[in-house]
Amino acid sequence: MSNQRLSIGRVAVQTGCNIETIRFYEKVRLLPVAGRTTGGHRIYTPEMVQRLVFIRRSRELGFSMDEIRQLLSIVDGEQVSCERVKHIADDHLTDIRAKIADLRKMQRTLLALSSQCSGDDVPDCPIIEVLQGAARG
Amino acid sequence: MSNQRLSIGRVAVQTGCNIETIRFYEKVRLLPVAGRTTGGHRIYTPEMVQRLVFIRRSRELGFSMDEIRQLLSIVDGEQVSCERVKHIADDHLTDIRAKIADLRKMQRTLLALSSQCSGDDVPDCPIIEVLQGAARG
DNA sequence: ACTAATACCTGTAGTAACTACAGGTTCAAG
DNA sequence: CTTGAACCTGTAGTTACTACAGGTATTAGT
Repeated sequence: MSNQRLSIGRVAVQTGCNIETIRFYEKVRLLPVAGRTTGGHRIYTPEMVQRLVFIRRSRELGFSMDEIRQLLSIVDGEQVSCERVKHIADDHLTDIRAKIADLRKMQRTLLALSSQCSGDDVPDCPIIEVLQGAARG
Repeated sequence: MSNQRLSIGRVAVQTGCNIETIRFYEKVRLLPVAGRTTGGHRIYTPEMVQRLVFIRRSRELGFSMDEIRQLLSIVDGEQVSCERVKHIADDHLTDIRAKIADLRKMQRTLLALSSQCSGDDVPDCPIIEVLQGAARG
């Protein structure tokens, strides 16, 4: 099945990545260097496309390029270690939880401030006052 | 009260910003160009320190530099418009909500995957399978 | 007054994960 | 065989900083 040869443009459409991103992933070695036509255009096999899908899905789950590199090295290895994969995923979940907590804290503070703010075109604004150093609410 | 003159190092300690960040804010015009000693060292007035605190608090609430610039221009204007401030804050709240929603979606998916993953040192890993394109579970 | 340590200066480059060109070449269709 | 779309490389821009390198100013102590 590997004899299908796709141009970068078709791969971009198939995967939903854009062309620059595909070239970028090659440059930073998330993707192997693609084959070429005699004229120098990249050609992709279905395996490459699958690898790109893997990268894209991982990004959608918020994995960093570095984490993806680790996941790919596991996939590329002799055998997949569920243990190591789970470890990366669980670390990432911890990060996500921390980010959500930070955002919720911001959200609570801002909601409190915004609710105190009349929104009229008046000079005194509780939001500004807090930012300028008044006691926290 | 403006005759206190602080070095950048003292300002950094007082505000919890680091020195490079303070210089960076000057460079990108969030802070006005600071006064100088004859030797060229920056000197800060309490007003400058307050402005820096404003910036730092805004950053802690997740406002972008661009949003902070808008907030500062309101503060610097003839009169503070509560309406405009509330608008910026409410837009920012919308962003925060969207980010939280994205993160929660990632979290749900990853939790589902991770719970299916034994974590043993076995070759088959449901996380990898999903990333590689298997049907979602 | 002199010295040494510390603080400060400018300017550049690096981070993450792309995106957006500019200026040129190749491919595919008619 | 021509034209237009697709592709190529390489560089610079984005956000919000941080981390130097290599040099100068200030301050504390004697």
